[in-house]
Amino acid sequence: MKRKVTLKQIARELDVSISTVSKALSNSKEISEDTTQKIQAFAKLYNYRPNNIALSLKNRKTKTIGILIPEIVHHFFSTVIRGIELVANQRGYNVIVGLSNESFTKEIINMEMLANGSIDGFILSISKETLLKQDYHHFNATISQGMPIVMFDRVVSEVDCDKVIVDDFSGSIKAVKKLISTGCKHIALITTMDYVSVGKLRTQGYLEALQDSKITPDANLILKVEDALNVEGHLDILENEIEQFFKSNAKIDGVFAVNELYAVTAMKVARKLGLSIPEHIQVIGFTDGVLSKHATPSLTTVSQHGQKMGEQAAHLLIDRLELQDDKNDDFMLDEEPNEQFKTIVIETDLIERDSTR
Amino acid sequence: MKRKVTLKQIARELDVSISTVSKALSNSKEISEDTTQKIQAFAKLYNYRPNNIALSLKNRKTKTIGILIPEIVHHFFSTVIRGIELVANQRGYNVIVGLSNESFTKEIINMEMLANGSIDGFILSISKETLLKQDYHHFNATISQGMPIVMFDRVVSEVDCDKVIVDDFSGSIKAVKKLISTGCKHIALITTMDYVSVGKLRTQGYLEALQDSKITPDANLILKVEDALNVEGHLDILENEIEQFFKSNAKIDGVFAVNELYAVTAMKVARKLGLSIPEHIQVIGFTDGVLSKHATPSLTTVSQHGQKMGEQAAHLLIDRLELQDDKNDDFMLDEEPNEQFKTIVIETDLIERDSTR
DNA sequence: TTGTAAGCGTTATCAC
DNA sequence: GTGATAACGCTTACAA
Repeated sequence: MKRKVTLKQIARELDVSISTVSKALSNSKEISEDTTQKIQAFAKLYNYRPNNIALSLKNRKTKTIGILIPEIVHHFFSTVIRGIELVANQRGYNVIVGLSNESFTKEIINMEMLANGSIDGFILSISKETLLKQDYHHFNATISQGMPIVMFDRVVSEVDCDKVIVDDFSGSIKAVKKLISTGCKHIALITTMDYVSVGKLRTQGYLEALQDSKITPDANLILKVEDALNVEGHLDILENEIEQFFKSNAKIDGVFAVNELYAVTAMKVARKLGLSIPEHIQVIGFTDGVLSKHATPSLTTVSQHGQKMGEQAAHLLIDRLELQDDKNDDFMLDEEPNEQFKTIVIETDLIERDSTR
Repeated sequence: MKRKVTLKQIARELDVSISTVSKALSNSKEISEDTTQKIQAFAKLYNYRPNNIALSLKNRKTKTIGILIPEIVHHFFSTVIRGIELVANQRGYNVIVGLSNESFTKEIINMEMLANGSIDGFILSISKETLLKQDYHHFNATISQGMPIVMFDRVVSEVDCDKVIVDDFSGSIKAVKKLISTGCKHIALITTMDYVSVGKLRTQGYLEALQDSKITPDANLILKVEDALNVEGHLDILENEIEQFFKSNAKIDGVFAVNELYAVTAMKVARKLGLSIPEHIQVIGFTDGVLSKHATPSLTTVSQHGQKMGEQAAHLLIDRLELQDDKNDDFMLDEEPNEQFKTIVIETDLIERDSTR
């Protein structure tokens, strides 16, 4: 087992100074052709690679991005990570992942763990508990320490930073209008509680689309599901809730669900009740994941383009990081005049499959 | 924007030496009650946190684990990550993620990027291309540099390290025996090409189960799919292949597929051909993911317990890392006598749902 | 009880 | 051309 070789060792071995080695390896023209050759050969032979940690300490930057998401076993989030990782690597960055598991406390712990030098900036999506508490001090604290944050999907206006969001509002409008145009008269909405920002926006889109088409929204046609994904048997609960909902609203002929799972479950329940899709009921979901593609019938969905969101978020963050560098090279005003934070909106697409006509 | 405060700054501010501050903060009894109080109060006020990078450099360990997987948008792998992250955090470690995207080159690049000081050890699953090339020098090189590796799921005997695998062989036996016991006479196998180790093992399990029950395997009943997941339209190709397969083997009354996707697709094709499940054909898949749970009918599967695999892998790696520490404290033999590498086998469970009788 | 100094692996500045 | 030195932030013998 040969330990990693360092400049020091090379220097000792070749009987030159550490700085000579360092310079030779970076092809400095200060060093003679001869020694450079010798040193580079030796370094290659022993497979020398500069130690990242030492570089990070020296440069006060780690070239790594911290990702903090509520959950990883989730098609959308893993898609976003893929996007982030892709451009991060392209631009010479690594990616370190923390999971909040939808918990406020774990979110804070994770942020503190990473903010102490391990990373240069965050890309994150807020946990549900945090959204519910509406306590965002940890984000603002991190930012005011000079660590940039880019938020995606679950964002919040109380924090001033770059953001990447999906156009939930108009995505929902597209979906509902599709249902209307194919003849649905009584369109139900299956959504989450309001504190999840995206749920709220998708609900608003639903309402807007109805009103646009002169259809009066009916509160009975809206089912707000209290999601408790971690609870054992939540699936059965969801199924029962939707079944009751369908039974007490026999006229429903279209369903717009704010996520895949709700949509697929709605189809399952409908089938159980002897209603066929798309003949009796048409269904559209939000989020284009594995379920949508492979459900029976395959599900028409609003695609969120998670990978693209991740890519954009990574570019946003890295751009800001490298911009910071430039500023430090020049003179550094203590008062930042007016920081311009961007919000990128990713357009959604309606992917038509077999659950609609 | 207040920059992160360092020991140096505290020292200057309080007019003591850096080491006094360091000791006071670690509650060393060398320092007087008084100064300790003063320093701790100040540190708290300015929210001092030691810089991870500096610590890493000093301790020559980063307390972070590198995960290297072929793909993240994949239920099984994200489940494993969740397990790793869980115990890593419990034991004070962070997790950095690299994606090989099933590519040999990206696997190597990623390993080199991380092995230069950024992490203390790897947990990884081998990319398909690497498996195909059978070139494992990068793993062995990393290990011989003193960086431990734990492999999971896609492992290989050519590399000497800790491993966590699923009992593919007996999992498959369970599945096929279930089919036999519920009356299937002509059980088909849908599998991958042999170079993917798990595909091979699952195939062997299938054969074993048949022979155990005195059924002569029929080569015509085995479909080896060349997976090209990245190719546009691979789904249609898969569907066609399976359709042809079914058409030319009309007597098939049971299907064992080595993954979810193949199983679900088989069900889809069967339905298309007017065969009902489980009446005409029973289906069992491997890997218990989202698809299995929500398919119609819901799919009977062999559960891989990805999260558990992740947890075990993390324990294995961290145990070894901390064991290394102890050895360094004592005297250090250059010749490790006979390193004992463990292979943990995770048992599978057959989860019975509606695609079998 | 407190401070000095070395060291972790690098790079950059400045002398020689 | 080459080398000594300081610095990044921290811990820890060892002095004082």
